[in-house]
Amino acid sequence: MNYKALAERLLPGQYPALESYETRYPLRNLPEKAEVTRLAPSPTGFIHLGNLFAAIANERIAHRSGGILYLRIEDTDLKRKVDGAVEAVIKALEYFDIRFDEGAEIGGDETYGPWYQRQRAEIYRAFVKHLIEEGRAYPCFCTEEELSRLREEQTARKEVTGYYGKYAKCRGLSEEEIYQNLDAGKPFVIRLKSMGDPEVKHTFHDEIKGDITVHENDQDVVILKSDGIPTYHFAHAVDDHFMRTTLVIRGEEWLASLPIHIELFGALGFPLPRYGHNCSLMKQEGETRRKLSKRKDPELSLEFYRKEGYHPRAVKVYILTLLNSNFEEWYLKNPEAPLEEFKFTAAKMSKSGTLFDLDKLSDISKNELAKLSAGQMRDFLKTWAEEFGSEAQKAYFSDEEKLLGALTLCMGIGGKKRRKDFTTASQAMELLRYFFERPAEFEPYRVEETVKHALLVGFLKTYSPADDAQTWFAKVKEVAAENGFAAEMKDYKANPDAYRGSVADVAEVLRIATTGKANTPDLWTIQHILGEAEVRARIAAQL
RNA sequence: GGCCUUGUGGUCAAGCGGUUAAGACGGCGCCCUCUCACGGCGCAAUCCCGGGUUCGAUUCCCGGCAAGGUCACCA
Repeated sequence: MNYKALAERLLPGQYPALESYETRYPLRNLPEKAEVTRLAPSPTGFIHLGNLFAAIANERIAHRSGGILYLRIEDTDLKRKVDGAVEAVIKALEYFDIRFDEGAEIGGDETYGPWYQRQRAEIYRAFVKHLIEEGRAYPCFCTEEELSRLREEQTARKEVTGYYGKYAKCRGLSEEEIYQNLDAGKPFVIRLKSMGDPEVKHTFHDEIKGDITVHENDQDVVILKSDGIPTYHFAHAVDDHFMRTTLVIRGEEWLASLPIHIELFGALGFPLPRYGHNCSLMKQEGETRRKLSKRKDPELSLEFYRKEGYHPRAVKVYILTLLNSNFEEWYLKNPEAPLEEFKFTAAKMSKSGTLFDLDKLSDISKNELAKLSAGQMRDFLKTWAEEFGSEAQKAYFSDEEKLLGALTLCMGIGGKKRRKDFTTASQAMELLRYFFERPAEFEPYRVEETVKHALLVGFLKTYSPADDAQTWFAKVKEVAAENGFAAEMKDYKANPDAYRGSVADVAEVLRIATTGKANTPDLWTIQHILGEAEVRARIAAQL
């Protein structure tokens, strides 16, 4: 068969010499151990936690080694394209402090671009043509129906499905048959003529999983689709070679196609990059666990975390603890250190599927939020409120002094008793509510109406905004005693039957009356921030 | 179903021939306390199963089993 002529017929035209690509995309001039890694999403615009996983791993490995992280867009499938997706990806990752050195919409060094695969059609075709000329690729005219029938037959016979060996019908087409099909105008794809033997096993070193066994590929996979665009597999080989990727960190769903990629790199004469296949995030569902899915699990969307108001650092810390098993220990010892100082390694990445644990994330969030100063907290909340808060919440930020006071108090900022009972911006805003809005709902008073009335009246009678905390509390005790409550906790505990309750119960009544809530930080301080008029008004309203 | 990967408390996990089998989250209890919270102390809970190898296996080997992934002109 005249492969040269066939190649010309299939992909007519003059393509640059193959070697010219090697000079056009020269080896990168980087320090010896520098890694070049990439993120290669399809432009659906939806980035989820799984993407963030891979993104953080790739980013850490590249930047810790003094290398490059780039963004490539895998837009070979038109169905996946969504407008503005690339910008959305960049923005979402930026929120977590992940910055690309080069790539789509990034700017920087353009040497290795373009970064949209659709714009790289010429390179792919040049190499496909080359493979045809060498007899390593051939046209296939099988229709979708034929292919799915083949699959059904193979399944019925319990054979391995796919286009391979004796089932690779078009592989055996004669020169004459090929040209007949071509003359008839039949659409075709280009398939790799596989030389592998699936019986032959090799051990392959995966940077994350360690040594694994892979079988040789024998599938005549499609490398160029009928629209002239390559499949993922082929684009991966060409792009990662010419973009000079050194380490491919990707999800373990790709492990199964590793044999294909190994053969493709070999056929093209490219050295193989190193690979690390990371496990996926799972979710418990009944008895079993499954991969998190973007349709069913809102917590998979990065947008979920922004909207709830999780601090980006918290999400990042959580992912880092899942990603590198020794990170948590390091972080416990170095709570203030920049995350960049942690020695992230692919080898320490988890090998098995990890269950996503919202409780753990919450715990980390609490601790991260507890590290913020009052000013940082204000900025964080303000940014959140501007996008997701109610109008009333946005108004909290107009009275700077009161806000800082309320914040400092109800979060215990600066004190040794810092509160950690809120995990997100939206919860933090809730904590602030009674400072700025009169309570609309009241938790139930646990005393009789007449008792409540007496207590509130008693309090109002002695209340003076000039009192310091001790005086204030002494007065509360007096009111308690006057109404049959134990002024001292010890007395109450020693003889509970002698009293209606303790001073704690009295404090609760006052607390509910002024804030609507049974549980708040120090009541005296709250009243102090609210001011006399407001305190009196709120309590009077409860009489 | 074939192939690949993975199996240590409820979760994330350290350990990888001899350990009282770390730690964190969660749960429970106690202390502190005007409530909540914070903090402190403590408790319960784990080596998938069966065979080997070995003086000794969570650790090594074999075989099961289970879970996950994958078998497209999608990535």
